[in-house]
Amino acid sequence: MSTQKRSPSALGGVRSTRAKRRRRAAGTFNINDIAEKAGVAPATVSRALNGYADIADATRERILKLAEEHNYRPSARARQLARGRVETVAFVLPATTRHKADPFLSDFLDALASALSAHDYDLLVATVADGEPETEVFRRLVAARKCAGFVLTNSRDDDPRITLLQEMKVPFVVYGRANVADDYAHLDMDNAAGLAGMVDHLAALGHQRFAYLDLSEQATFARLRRQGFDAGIARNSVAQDQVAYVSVPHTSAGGQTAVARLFDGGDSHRPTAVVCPADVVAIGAIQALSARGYQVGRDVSVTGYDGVPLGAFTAPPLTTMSQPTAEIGHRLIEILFKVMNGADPATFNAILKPTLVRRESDGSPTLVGAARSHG
Amino acid sequence: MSTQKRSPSALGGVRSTRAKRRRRAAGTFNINDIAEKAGVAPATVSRALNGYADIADATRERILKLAEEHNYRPSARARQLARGRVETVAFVLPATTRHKADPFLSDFLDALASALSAHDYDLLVATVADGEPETEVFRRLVAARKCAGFVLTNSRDDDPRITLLQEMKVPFVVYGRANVADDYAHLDMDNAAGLAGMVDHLAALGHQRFAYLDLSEQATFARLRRQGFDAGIARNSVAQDQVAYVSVPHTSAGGQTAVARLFDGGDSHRPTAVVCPADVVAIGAIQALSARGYQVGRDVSVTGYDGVPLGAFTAPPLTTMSQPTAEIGHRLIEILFKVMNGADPATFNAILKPTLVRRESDGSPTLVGAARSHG
DNA sequence: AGGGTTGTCGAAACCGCTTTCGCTCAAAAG
DNA sequence: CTTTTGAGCGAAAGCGGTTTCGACAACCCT
Repeated sequence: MSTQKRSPSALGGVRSTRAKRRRRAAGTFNINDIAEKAGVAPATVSRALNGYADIADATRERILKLAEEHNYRPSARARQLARGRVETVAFVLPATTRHKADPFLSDFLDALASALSAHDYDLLVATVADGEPETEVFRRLVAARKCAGFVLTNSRDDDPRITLLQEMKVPFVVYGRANVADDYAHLDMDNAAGLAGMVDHLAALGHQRFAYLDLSEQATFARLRRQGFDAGIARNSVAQDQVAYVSVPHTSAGGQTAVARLFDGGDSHRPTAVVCPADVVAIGAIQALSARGYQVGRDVSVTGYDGVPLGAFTAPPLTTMSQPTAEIGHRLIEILFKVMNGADPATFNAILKPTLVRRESDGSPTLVGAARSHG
Repeated sequence: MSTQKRSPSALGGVRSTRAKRRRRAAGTFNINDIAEKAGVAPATVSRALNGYADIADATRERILKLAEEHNYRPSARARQLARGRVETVAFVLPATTRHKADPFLSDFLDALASALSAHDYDLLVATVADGEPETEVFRRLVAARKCAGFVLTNSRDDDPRITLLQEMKVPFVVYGRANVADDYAHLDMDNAAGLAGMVDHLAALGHQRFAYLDLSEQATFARLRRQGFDAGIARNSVAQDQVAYVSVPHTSAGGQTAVARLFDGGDSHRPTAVVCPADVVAIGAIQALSARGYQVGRDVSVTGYDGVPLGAFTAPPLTTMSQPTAEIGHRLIEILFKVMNGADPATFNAILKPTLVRRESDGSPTLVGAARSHG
């Protein structure tokens, strides 16, 4: 029933006369061609190209020149097969961010790919098919030996990908922390410090009434940012009843509805600073506030987190915490290589501090009450 | 001088007693293991897994079950080597967009990867190293037989990548058109129709005084958009002296400086519609206009092009032409497969029409002159 | 019963490369 | 002048698969 191909013997009497010939790739040279032209054995070409010492200088140069002339490079597939290695690292586009137009991805992938290519490794990008469990992709890639390691982002609490990869004993490195034990290699931004720092900044400006647009997302970073915010509130001695929390989805619309909830009710206790744990949310908040006649940065302060490029071009430009995307990518790969070389993953847990990018969406709250320019 | 490795014989008298043993990957199964467990020859396993008809149903099922149990899949590298194929397509991150935070990339790559995986192909993402000529990357990838084809974006007039790939006879498909002869497979948005359509839209709203922020970029799409704009102006019988052209870089800052040039001079002949051939530029323009007290969408109309996600969250939200990123990705791959299977590249030249996404940055110009709400 | 089919499978060659091992021969040593 | 040595290279065995081809039963038909 499931038989699809017939062995050629059943295809009729096409008995070709040319006996042994096999297919050979057309335009490209292989090691035998080079060897023949150089008048040496293939093994010699291989060793010459790989820098073995037992090749006479004259021979080596002849071979190198020939390879150069014909733009010859050993087939990556054949080489890796022979060496029993797989010089590829995979990045599976997180299913959760699908159709979310991640503006960091381009820089991030650029960084991953360039860091990898410094080691002569390649970057494989895969996706999760609709309806397929995310872990299946990892299973497939590993079983077909398509990669030697993985880079993960968007780690969640109790991330099944982490469990699976540990169980399969495949090297990987995570950007961000999941909630499980710290026994895997990871690199993270100090989300908590970032948000606490933002509160410091706003408190120094004089703010005493805050709103925090808590991400309803089930992600570790969301929890940590919230914790950082709380810590900032505490260490700046802001009264607890001066802080409003609104839970929002991780979208611009989230920022807008939060503003509606916070500012459309009674006038009392409106926050002077709206702290958003994500730029997209902040952008929505700014828009909703502007629409209500507030001049953001003067009447109300709004801050973001992430440093998305377009934050520089909102009106007003967004004050935020930014993360060095390219550096993160490079460091992840460095860590991954150490793990692939046998280092204990649990020893890698670097934390990078984000930096405050002050633009114009924040300011001193002294003018509050002078709001509503028109509308 | 360049000798780095010594052949082990020179390493001293470590003469190991275990004679023939070679390295074998540790945890994973190979076809021989499965064959052994099934009590058949490796060739039988291979044919069973590949759906050949000359395998007894009982045998096939036994093998399939075993493979399933051990999560066995043939090594992609070995298989492709044996078959003489390379089931990988490469996408080289365009050096020109580096650090530009392309928000479309995530959806685009997602589409490419998922379309490819439907054919059991992989997506390889590479970058151009600093200072390296872009074509070198393609040369390398081809020479090392790391991919069977390429997807190109950001095509430029007289694109050297296209010339090179044609010359090397490597299949590829281009998103966008370059200026050279149409003898390669490509897919493009109808940039001209898009901009002409935008002019139609604005003219229908009543606009008669236009500004066009022409992209100073040397890209084909920039030229085509300009042409489309001109065509729209002509077919809507707008007087030529009612149209101002400003050449700007493809950035938000470009939009801002253009507005300064257009609106900071004498009051006469200010445009009622500012047509931008890119959303980023439009966003800069909106910001500059807002800063000058104009209410965009009422006092002045601003339109973009591209459909960047954040355009929905500017203040006001941006009216633009949007392109179906995911569909583009899928169709590119379909075309590429046809080309890889021998179809004539020149026969592929599909054009997709963009669709108008009307938001709030445009409107009827009736209120012009009532501008400057404050400032 | 004998010869021709079929249906199943295994042996072997090969894909393009790496690496071990041992051979050869000239130079150095005795 | 022999022996040792070591530099330089080739033969061959793999890596993990695929595919051709032929072998060998078991079946079918006179």
